[in-house]
Amino acid sequence: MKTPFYITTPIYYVNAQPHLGHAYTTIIADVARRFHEMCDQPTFFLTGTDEHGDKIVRAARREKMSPRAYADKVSAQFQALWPKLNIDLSRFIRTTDPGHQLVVKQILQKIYDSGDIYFAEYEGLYCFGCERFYNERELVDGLCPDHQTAPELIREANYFFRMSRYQQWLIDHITAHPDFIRPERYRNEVLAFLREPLEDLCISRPKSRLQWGISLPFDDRYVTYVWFDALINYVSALGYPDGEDFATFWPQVQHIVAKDILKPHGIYWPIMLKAAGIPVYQHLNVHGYWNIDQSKMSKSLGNVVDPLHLKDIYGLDPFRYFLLREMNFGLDSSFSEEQLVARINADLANDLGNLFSRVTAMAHKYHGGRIPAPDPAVEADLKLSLQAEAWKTIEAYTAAMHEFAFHRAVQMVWDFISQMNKYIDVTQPWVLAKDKRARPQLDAAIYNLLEGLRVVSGLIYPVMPDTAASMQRHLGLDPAERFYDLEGLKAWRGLPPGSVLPKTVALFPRIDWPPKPTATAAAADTPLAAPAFKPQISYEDFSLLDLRVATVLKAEAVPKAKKLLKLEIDVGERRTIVAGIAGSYAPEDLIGAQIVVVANLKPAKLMGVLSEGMLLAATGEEVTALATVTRPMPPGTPLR
RNA sequence: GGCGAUGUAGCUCAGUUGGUCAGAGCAUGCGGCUCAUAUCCGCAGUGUCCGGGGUUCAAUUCCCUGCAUCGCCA
Repeated sequence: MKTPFYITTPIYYVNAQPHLGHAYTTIIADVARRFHEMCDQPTFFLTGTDEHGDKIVRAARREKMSPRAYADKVSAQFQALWPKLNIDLSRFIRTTDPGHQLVVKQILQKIYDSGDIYFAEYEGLYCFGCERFYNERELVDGLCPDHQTAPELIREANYFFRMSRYQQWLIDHITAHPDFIRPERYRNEVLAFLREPLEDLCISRPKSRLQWGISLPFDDRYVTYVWFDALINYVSALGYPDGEDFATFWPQVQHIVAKDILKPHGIYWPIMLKAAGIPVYQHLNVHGYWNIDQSKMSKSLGNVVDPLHLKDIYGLDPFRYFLLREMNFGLDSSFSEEQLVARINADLANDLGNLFSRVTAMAHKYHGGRIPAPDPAVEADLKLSLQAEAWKTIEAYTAAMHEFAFHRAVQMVWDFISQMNKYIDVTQPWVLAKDKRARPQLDAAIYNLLEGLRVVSGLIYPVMPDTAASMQRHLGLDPAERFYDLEGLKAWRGLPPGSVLPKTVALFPRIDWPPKPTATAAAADTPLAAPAFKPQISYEDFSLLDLRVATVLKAEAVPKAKKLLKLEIDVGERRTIVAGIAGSYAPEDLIGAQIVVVANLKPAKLMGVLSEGMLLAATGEEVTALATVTRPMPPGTPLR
């Protein structure tokens, strides 16, 4: 059996909804898994959710839910997303799974027994509002920055993991295995960090402060905190210590993380494994961040532009292609709709899609829709074979994929696509088709192009599985036949001459950019009914508005008017304004409220009452909500 | 505040150990083809390789420093 391949994403913390970053990490894991499937290796692909901790307790409280119910809700959102991104998981783990909790306890006990966990007391400045310790630098004038209260000096005892004992071992391991952490920049970062003495890691919280966690097996008064709970999912998911999957897939494991959690995965986790007597992982693959360029996103989806929604507009495969092609693995990249469309048009529609279209169209036109049989002698004499180029492409692609250099792997495929476009230009099949004596040349040219497309269809499978299958069908093959198998792709002349090609298709339609308003509104198919955005204005335009905080002094209904209230306000001076908010606010509820008004709007009479300004409010279908400020401000304070 | 990373053509970025390394794609301009989703092919540019020092016969590439951006930690 070939070497197994086990790939993980971090388990995502359920204090936030899934976003582009989560999607990217999980998509590249899916791509890596599919690639190793091409290599005929057994694969296991794990992702999941991290659900314990005080942040979850607080988020749950805000939504008036139990931590469990809250975690269930957000975890379900993650689980629901992956199939929509064509992500093919082996297992979705949750840190609240009983099996996981058991393994966490087993490993904690094992390390405790071997003496690498100890109990210690310390004191620090604690804010009861935030439920956390602060150090003096974080305080503002000695006060908690959130609560403006003085933190209290309290003593607390906790359990600590003796990481320092393994510092030198880790340095040696990283030095001996140069690609243990990759790309290299992150390896260097970890080594730089390890030049300083490693502090022991606090791994518990007393239950007086936090109950939403896994109890320590050796002290029931505590729960374990963050890293022992979270990182252990990578082994618990396989059924450590005796599970069959653990025996098969560990330690053939590669982790994928974003750069923000380099330290826990590059330092804590290998040391935890070492201390627990478990072999360490093969590679830690670290990627960068997506910076979202709001200015280059169309506003067709309303005011919130969620990159994940773009897959519904432009298609999942193009979306996956863009993420893989655009980000240089390890570095930050920028994301915008404009760039996405540019990639789709240039790479997918013009290069690949048009190549596929022109080749299959010629096969129909010149060969009646049947795959021609090339004469090997003619092929060799006139150097018409694309086999060498295909072979080089597969080699370079494979090497890049093994290194997690996805952008380079994809580029290799597109280099080959470009070679095929040139090949058509040079061989000029439309000229050959006019000359009966050139028939063998034409057969060889079209066959080689079709065969090249077969290779391309296999190579794009990890990134664009649906498109790959579609190309296969249109080459007259059955996608169910593991067409992406790497050995099969290397074997030239995989297409049987004489077989029938289905009607040709346009794989990727070109996209108009910027979008035509009517077209996008229909395509967006979005429940958000926010009105279209107004044209851009300059800051100077904006500064013409005189927006002020005002306090409501008196409020009463305007006689005979259903919606109008007459307000006496203080905007630094006393004024009267009229507002159409009677449907949503009772006059008595507004007394003392702070609102935002346009103070330099030309006065107007409404139902006979002079209004000297206008208040700001969000006007919905049913209700209206007043704009206000989040803390009391003196009346007349300008807004900008 | 400490540690680290990044800063190269209008845009997005390649540049493995210092000496044809000043590049690619997109965008722009011009030319060619017609099989193809007005697609493809060819040609043409533009750059204080972030600023300032230093090492060297020679630095985008090494060292120091400043600025900007990002991440981690505090």
